[in-house]
Amino acid sequence: MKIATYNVNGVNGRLPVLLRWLAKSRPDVVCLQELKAPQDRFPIGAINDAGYGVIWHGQKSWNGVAILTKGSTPVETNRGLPGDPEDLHSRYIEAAIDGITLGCLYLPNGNPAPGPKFDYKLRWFDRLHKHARKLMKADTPVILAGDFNVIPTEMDVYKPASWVDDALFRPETRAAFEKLVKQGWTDALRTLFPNDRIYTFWDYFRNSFARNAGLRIDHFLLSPHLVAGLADGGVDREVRGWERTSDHAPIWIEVGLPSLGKPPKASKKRARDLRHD
DNA sequence: ATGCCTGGGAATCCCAGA
Repeated sequence: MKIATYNVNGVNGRLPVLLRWLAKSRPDVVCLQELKAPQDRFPIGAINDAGYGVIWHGQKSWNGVAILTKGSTPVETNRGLPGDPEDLHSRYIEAAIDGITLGCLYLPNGNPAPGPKFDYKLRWFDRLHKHARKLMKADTPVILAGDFNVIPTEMDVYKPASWVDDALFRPETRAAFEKLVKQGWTDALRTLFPNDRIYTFWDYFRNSFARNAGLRIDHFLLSPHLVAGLADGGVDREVRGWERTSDHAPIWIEVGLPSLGKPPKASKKRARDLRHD
């Protein structure tokens, strides 16, 4: 099963890019973030026409998350991250898909830090810790996928020194991510490619993509059930070079379902997708 | 220290993103 996650940065504004990528990549499951569309302005017709069922949680102007499944409709298990009824941001949606629980998340950016937005980010992280632990304890395979707005290590940023005070890279943020991972999650792309530079986001400013001045902030976290079946993964970098594109690139993994026996064989595509020169 | 760019929404500028 091929699972992708993509911060689309406006699902209506980027619809041509999204459809072009879906047609080319044909993932079985897709998590989207930053829909930037109210609930009633999600382009459900175009998504259905592309062959996908979908659940989504919209919001006027900002945020918004969706889960797409090819040839079926996801069974929703959560809408909104549990733990704070006052939090109205659309940043989490969860579904049961082929015996897997899939959480699609858009973690708050948190800038400027310190400040109230950074406090919100850390509080959101606390709630994610609690919910993730609960999911981990259930005996169901789990994938947490999305835009975490976390640069996990110095290896995940083109120039660490310029990001030390940023909410994506501050010690509190990295510690919160590490604390989450230590519950037993596997950072799928880093595990597949322990020594590679992997970036998933390039700023619109400063010609960042051409300079490969990127960040790795989109992630897949796998529960232990799924690690043995992790066969491949990559970043669809070319999408970031298209016209009127998002500042993120889609990322994907190929995982075997634990109940369906052997995972698919690793492909030779892997090295090509990650090469930067 | 700030803008560089971009989308959304309201109004032809502001907010937010990372």
